[in-house]
Amino acid sequence: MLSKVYDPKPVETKWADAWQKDRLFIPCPSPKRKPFVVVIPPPNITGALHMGHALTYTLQDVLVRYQRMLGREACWAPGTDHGGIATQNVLEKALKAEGKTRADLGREEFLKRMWAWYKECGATILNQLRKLGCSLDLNPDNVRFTMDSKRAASVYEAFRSLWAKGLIYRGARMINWCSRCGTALSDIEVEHEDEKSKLWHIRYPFQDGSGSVTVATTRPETMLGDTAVAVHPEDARYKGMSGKMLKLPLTHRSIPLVADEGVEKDFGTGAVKVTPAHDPLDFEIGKRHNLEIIRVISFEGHMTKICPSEYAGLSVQAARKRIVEDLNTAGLLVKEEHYKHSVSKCSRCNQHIEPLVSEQWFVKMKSQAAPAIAAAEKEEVKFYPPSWKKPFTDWLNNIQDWCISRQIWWGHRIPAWYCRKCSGPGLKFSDRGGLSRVSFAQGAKPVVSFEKPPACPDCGGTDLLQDPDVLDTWFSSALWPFSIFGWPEKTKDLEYYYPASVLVTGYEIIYLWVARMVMSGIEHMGKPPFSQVYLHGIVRDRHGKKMSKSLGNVIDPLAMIEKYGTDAMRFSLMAQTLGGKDIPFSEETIIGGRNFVNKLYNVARFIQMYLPARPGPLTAERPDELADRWILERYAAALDRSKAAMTEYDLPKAQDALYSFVWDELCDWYLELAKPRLAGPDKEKVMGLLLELFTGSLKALHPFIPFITEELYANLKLYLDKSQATSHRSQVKPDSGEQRRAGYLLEESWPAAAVAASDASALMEELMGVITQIRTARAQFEIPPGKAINALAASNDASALSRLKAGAGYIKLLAKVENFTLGVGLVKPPRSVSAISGPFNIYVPMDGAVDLEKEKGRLAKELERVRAESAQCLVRLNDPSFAARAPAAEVEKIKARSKDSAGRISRLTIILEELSD
RNA sequence: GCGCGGUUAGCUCAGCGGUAGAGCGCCUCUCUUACACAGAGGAUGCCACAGGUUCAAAUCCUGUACCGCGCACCA
Repeated sequence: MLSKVYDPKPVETKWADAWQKDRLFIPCPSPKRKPFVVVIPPPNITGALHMGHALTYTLQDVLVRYQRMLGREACWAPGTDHGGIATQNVLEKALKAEGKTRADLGREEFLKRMWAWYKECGATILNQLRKLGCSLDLNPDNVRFTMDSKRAASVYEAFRSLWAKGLIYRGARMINWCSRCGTALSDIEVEHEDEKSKLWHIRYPFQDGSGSVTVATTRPETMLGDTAVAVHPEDARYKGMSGKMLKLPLTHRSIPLVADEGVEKDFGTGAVKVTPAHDPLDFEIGKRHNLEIIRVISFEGHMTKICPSEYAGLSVQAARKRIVEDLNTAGLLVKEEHYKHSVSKCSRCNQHIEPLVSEQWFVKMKSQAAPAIAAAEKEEVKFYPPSWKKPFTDWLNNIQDWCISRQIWWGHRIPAWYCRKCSGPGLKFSDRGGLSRVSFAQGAKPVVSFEKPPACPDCGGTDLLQDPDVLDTWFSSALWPFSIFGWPEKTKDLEYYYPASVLVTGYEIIYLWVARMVMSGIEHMGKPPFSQVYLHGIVRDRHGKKMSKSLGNVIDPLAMIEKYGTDAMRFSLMAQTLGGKDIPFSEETIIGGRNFVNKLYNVARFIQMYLPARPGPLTAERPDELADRWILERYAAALDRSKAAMTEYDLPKAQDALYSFVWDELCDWYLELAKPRLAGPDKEKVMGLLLELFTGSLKALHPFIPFITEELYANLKLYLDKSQATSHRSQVKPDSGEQRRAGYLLEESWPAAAVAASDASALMEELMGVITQIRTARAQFEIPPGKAINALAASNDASALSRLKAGAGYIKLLAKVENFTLGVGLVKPPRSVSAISGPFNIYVPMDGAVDLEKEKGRLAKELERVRAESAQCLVRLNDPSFAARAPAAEVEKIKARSKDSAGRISRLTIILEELSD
């Protein structure tokens, strides 16, 4: 006998290995079948998978397995992402622990270590995906990496093509600089956070001694780089002053007062200091007024040498403190106010971002955004939930050029080369404090080439240097939907599988990734990379807080798998991914999943008890009792509901329909009714139906909980008629010589059941109501479940009574009734408990005396309930406008309910009166 | 500042126009040979607030409050 409790671990390991070994997930293009393609969001190789990965990959696996069972050629190609800054930070952290920096190692050695890390971490991640049950073929020949040679070719081609079209350029612009990561960032990699700070009011005196102008700033240290003070041209307070010179405090420079529309009259003093090198707005003002750009903050986050010597070299924080003190001493600090404002932080390391002017590579986005917006508007790319369409198009409508160069080492190096000779002495690479920057002579033009060009096309010089920067990691991610199929090579896969069916990912990367894929798909492939985008939420802790190490609320999916099994975790994740909302997750929700998996295991155990020793198909003849007809109807309904929910990406609903069918109907009712029949003449027919329904449920549940279903099916399928096992692929995919196990559940068809409507449900529900009433009476008077009782049912409705008579067997069985008497006008026996169900009065005689007060209380409460119901009906029926305006069916329904409750009231009243006598 | 969500049982959430639901937790009874990771039964809700639309509102509309989350160059 098998253990009573299911142990998932050996089972899950066994099947995960078998699926991989038999290479069941390797897609094979076939003109006969429509592909179903899911583009995997490649996990960054930054470490182990977290709960968010578990969610997104489970979701995708459910869709892929489901579509595979519907007969589509499912393609879900695995891969990992090099993850740029995030991954480089992992290694830098490790180096720091060794007391080293990346500069100590040098670029070449550092990259060697990064590749070693990729090998280790990449393998770990793939193994974790296998444990998650993902139906990905993880054989090395099928796994992609954003930095492998094929993807490098894709990246180069995309760069070359954009460059050739003039969509890539290099120039000095205001960018976001993270001095901790040592690199520029794009706008979306910057997060904004409210921070308490101060607003300092500083007086700038006029050079001619005619008073002063007071400016307000949150960043006093940048004043050393001020090259103007700006006011609004129509600000009366500063009328006629524009063009006058001001003395810049703490320096020996003087700067002009300029008038600019960009200044907000009503803010602060109406005068703003202008630091073109360190503020985006100031940069714009500077351009309009041709102001000098003085960079006073270095890439390392220190005050530069241009600053007066007492400040040069100080950190930004130290300089701020010192400057405020000095201004105060000089009597130029007018006031200090408490102030809350939003500051920019690096999304990778949470350090303050320094806006500064720097030469970087950019992609022009406006022209690429336009067709992407159109695709969303026309729903060629459709969002689930649809509410994401607006944020998507809004962002694209306001898109800025994309800064794609990063001053790190890990990534695709920018394929641009510079001729030393042509560029002149201005071309030089510098390496300061671990940062590589390059500066160029005016007009130096790079040559775009994947490999080092043999000679400079202009002067024939052979001393060419490659740009030291690498591309933003999202540059390669943006190409993923087609680079995974080998683009720019025109492969068969690319032709068959592009565009994908659906992209599933978290909403937090809708701009970072989704929008860019849509744009580059249209740009390079001529059409959007997928037609549907399913955006899910973020896994949070049970109270909705983001999981973070510092809060200590992180749940490790691998630990949960270890403890409860993958199926249990998948089940509980899928139960909660509704409507793209964030998912509150806690360990206890997994227990629900585990319990269900255990339930299935025990149903199988039950069935196996009655299975003949020698495997072989059971009879296909169906039993035809009420319960049989009823359960078939319920089964068909559950499959329908589940299927309908799947097409709407409502996975919780799809899963729940099957869950409640199995637990609440198949187990709680049908199985119990089947028990005695399994010892009778109907045995084989009942077993046949039970097996059909249960294996069908396993099939339908397989996408959600692949392991337990595969396991149980493997044991039961030997008893199934061959017509019930229908694989899509066995015939399309001939054995490649190797011995391959056949008959996997995952290759079966998703079940179908067509059942004609009948009265079975209504009849069954009537019986269930009576059974529940008797059970309730038993429970209220604490009759032990094992103890048999007698019961009587009385009614004036003869046809109802005959229905009940037909179902008496079920009542006796499920309510544990020994003698069940029924008839018209039966008299309530002394010392009995009463109940009402539909048209029936039910009496349950007790052994001893009945606690009259308890019984009266119980019935009085029921009476009160029915009276309320009746009153509610009457209110509506007495309202003439209800009859006039409500649909006829509704009026009929209420009339029937009213009549029914009136009858119950009188019957209850009589019973209560008799009790009081 | 603009935008988007949320507010329903102790907790986490479904329901989105016709008698308030699930899971977990709680209480009672049962270890009855599928399952105590179970079975049977039970308690628990002014469905955030205020107006409106409707024969009928948790459900639609309009406001308000509180809580989240995006986007945004007001120094």
